[in-house]
Amino acid sequence: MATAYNHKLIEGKWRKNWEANPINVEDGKKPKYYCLDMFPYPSGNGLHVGHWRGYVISDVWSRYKMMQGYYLIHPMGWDAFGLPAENYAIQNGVHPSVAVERNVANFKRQMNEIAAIYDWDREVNTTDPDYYKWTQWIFVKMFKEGLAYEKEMPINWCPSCKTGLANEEVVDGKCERCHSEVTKKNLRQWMLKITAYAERLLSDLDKLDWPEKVKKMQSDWIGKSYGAEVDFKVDGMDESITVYTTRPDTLWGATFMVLAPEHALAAKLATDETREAVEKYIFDSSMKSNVDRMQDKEKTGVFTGSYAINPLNGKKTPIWLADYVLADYGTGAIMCVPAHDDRDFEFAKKFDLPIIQVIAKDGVEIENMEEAYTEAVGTMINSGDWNGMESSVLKVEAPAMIEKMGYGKKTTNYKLRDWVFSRQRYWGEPIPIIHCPDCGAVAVPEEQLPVLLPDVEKYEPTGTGESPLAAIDSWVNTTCPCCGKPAKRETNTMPQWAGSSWYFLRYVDSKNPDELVNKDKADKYLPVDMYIGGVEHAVLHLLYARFYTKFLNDIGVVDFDEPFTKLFNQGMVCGRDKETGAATKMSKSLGNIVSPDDMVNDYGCDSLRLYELFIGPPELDSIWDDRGIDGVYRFLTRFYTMAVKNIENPGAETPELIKLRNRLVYDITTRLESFSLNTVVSGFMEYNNKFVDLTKNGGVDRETIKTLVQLIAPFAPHMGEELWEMLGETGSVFHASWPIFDKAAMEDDVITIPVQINGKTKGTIDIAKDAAKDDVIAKGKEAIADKLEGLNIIKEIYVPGKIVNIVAK
RNA sequence: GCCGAUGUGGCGGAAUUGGCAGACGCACCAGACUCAAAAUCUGGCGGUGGUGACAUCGUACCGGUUCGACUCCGGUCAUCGGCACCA
Repeated sequence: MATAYNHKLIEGKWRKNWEANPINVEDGKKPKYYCLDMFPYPSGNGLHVGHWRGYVISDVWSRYKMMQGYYLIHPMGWDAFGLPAENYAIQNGVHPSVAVERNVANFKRQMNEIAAIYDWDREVNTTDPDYYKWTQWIFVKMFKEGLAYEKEMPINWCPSCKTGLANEEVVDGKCERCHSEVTKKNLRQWMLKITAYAERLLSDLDKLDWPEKVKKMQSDWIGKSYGAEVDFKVDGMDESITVYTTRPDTLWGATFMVLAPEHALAAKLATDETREAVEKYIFDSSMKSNVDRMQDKEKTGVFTGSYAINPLNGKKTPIWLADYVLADYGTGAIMCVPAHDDRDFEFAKKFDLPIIQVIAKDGVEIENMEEAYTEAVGTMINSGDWNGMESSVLKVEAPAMIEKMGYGKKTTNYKLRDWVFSRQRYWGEPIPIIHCPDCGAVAVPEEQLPVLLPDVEKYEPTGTGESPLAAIDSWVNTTCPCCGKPAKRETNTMPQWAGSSWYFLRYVDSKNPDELVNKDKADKYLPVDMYIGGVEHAVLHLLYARFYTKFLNDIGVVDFDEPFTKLFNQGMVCGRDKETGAATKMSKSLGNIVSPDDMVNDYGCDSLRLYELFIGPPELDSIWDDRGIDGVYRFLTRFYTMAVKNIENPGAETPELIKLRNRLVYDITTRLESFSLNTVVSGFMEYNNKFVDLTKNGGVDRETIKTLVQLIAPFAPHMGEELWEMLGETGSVFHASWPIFDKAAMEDDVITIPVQINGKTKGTIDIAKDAAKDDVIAKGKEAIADKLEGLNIIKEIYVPGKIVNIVAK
């Protein structure tokens, strides 16, 4: 006799069963499917319902793929280096690994509640020396290829905490922790030459099945532009200044030039009269943080006293310094065309510099210009030989023309900068470099990796801008691998992004002591077919991972150059602000974090899984509402009761049921394929209502129930297995193949269509699906005859199988 | 400022991509069962008018295309996200 749905009993039973008989096993014949979750930072707060959402989505997809006959790679691991564990260590004096270990245990416990098919044999942890050995190995390879280099450069510096800060740690120009004003400090940094891959990172976006939004963010970040470098001679000096411009068509309109204060010639251009002001400006700029520089919208600048000569017309133009010109983009110098550039216009207005229009908008020169005309559309004027040309054409042709004239060259530029790769922190991978007074920076030999992160007494930054590692003499002092003389270890550590830039490779061979990944395994299991995670990593992590993969491809470690074939970004689950009721990110400080633990206990894993999907379209943000889960719980209860009744007492397989079954498979499959997971759940509910009705009127046949159980299994796996067993089927439901549908079997012979007058529905008619147009229209008119009375029929429309519309007055 | 997304009942959201707007669910209301409550089941549930089968308005706003528009086009507003002096 059927018992009521008891989620605890059913879920407990199948959890044990899966443990004893794993369902995802490789048989050497099945093709692989690699479905990856972005691995989490194991924070002390544990998982909340927002994390669950992404993991449920990926598990549903994984189980679906499994039922389609794939061997699954569906691993999980820990991105465990990072500041929270370090700060915890500073406050409590315990090693960060202690907090990590505890948090990982809690995460694992919570993840087991999801019932996702994670293969824990593949587990990785970025803080494990066996793992970061290879993070360091990649760095050594990059160093040897010239892609990792040292550079003295200004970074954000907090004078109170006496430490360097990452950009993310600077909020409104102030230190996130102590709120003092952040300045700049020159520090030696390790850099990765990601710019060497700019073009490939940009053009290969085309071959990715990723959300357009993410591709656009990456392409904007890389920021390729086309233009020309133009050489201007400095009047009366044996120097020339090269500027970069994307608008060489406006070259005749250049009325001044501006250099970044950091430009190599900046001080040299000063005359006796201007020297004091110029030096002061350069000094002041150096004291300003990047943040201040970006926030000061009001333009500042100083005239150097020197002039540059426009190569096209020989005109002398004054050279200024201004911090709105960036030193590290293009050549650090620009030609200024105030008539056709907003910033130059503003600068010219402020310092009373001449404005010459060279593009006539609609063929007419603008009188009393109040803002720059920035579009490259119009006829060239005041431009010598170029007069009369179309700006849009000239813009494209000018770079080559200028190059031909010998005044410069055609070129492209990228906004992408090299990656500042060193951190003055403890809890990260030591950079495997040894500094020798004679040999310079030398890589630690590969056979000596990993360079272990040593224990320290204090985790705090030292105050000199060095990491706490610098205080351990016994660790720092070593010998040069090249010449054997005394040398010192690099004490900077890597950023958190290092370990996460390649972890997806390690999963397929996570315990290999000799190689980053075995070549055969890489060929067999990689790349990742589906990558699921939040959109917050759209640029940084995903760009770094692509860069690493391309590099590892270049040195022959892997055979592919893009790591993630398909990407899906799930929306964030928001909580409500307790006072305003507005949707906000779930956070500890707002006290609106919803933990899944109680929900699993009260409603069960299957209910929570369904609710996570039902809450809204998976790609959009949604607001968590505890009450809604009652609805899916009621559905599962009704579904279970309905299924059990029909298993015990099946109905006959009627034509109606065959039709319904085929439609069910069609609806669920197409919705699942298009990732419309919220409508999959509502679809199950809708069909279930029909089946509940049918159960009271003759019952549902066994084949239909069986199909239903297979379909629901990826979503509610415990329920799926339980009913599968009740059906008397052997083995796991996940080894049964995904049901298929027959489109012909779905169609009705008689269909109901609306009849409209002037586009407004006035009634419906039942017609044969292949009925002739005239018959349908006649029948339609008959059905609404009373409403057509007194009207003149102008036109009669029948869209086969869809609608009848009578146009009448 | 630039780029992108979104805007549908009290709420979360559907709409086969131009064809019956509001599926499915939450909340709410009424009824059944119960001594009673919970659970469960049945029915109702966009606004306005009418006792009523019905009429009429309605998908942020204004306009357009179409026999027909939540859907397409032009413009406006609001909310959210990304970039932000990249020459």
